[in-house]
Amino acid sequence: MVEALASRGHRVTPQRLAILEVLAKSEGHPTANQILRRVQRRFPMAGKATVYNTIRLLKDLGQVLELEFRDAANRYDGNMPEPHPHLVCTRCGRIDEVMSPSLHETASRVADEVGYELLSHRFDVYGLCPSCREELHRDGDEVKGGAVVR
Amino acid sequence: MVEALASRGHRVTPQRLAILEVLAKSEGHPTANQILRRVQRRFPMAGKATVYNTIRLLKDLGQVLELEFRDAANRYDGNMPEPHPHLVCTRCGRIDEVMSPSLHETASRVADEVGYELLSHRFDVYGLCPSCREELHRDGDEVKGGAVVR
DNA sequence: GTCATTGCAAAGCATTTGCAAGTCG
DNA sequence: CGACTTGCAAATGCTTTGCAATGAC
Repeated sequence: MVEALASRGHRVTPQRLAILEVLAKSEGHPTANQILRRVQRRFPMAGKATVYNTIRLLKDLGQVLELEFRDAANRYDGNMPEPHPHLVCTRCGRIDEVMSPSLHETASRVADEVGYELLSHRFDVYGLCPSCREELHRDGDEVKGGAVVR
Repeated sequence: MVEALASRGHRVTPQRLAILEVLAKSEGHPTANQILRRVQRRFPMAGKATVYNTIRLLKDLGQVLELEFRDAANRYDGNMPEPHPHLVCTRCGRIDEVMSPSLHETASRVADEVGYELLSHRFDVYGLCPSCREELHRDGDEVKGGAVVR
């Protein structure tokens, strides 16, 4: 990742290094704010613009996958930059992921069908994660039919 | 659609009727603003809050599919409320769609795999629509490698 | 007549931008 | 040194919210 920056003539500043580390070590899919807070543990003066700048840079270099959400902060994945299915819990916001070698092929087929030149794709599955399912069952039945997808 | 409203005790106001019509007649996938402007052709005083309120209502009733975008306005589909693949042109914003009976099944399988209870899903393919492909080819070669997915 | 709905304006929020000060190469 | 980066603050743009006035049932 550092190489991807340096080899294209981008400076490797301490702040950028910190951001790279957070992205590389994150198990989940951190938001820009979460990244900022972790970076600030080492660089208390770090500003959000720097985080956003660096993320955009990495995105453009294909080193980071961005998951956009309108009503929540975007989430970033630095471990699997190639598009893959994500499971998003509509109750707690947790995000899981799965492999799917055939997804790209499917996207490619869909694009061909309508004459598009494929650039990227995204497959999100919204639902209740295992923990939330359990909680809802424990809390009673009146909730059962009320789940709302937003 | 009108039934879906009335039968659940929601009032059928003239403004709502106008919004329903726009959604039902739209070929493409209008934004909230486009809906507002068309509604204002008949109700010049209509406010955006009304459009957003009505859209949310229809969304919750399962009559409208919402496509969220962070860096662009959300788009709405009143003709095929069931999730289906969308093709989004990264250059001009045009949106096309295709059928895919197997998509729901795929989502279901992915959800099961990780223990999620499936609620909804979304499959977007980003690329260059036929018109934009042609334009780019006409304009010369220097653009070829420069397409950026945002 | 009531209460959901409307329309206007103001608020919210993640992200972007402007710009002076700082620093990597 | 010079150009790229940083960090702060202000701006953006879509969507939501507050609230008095209105009108559907």
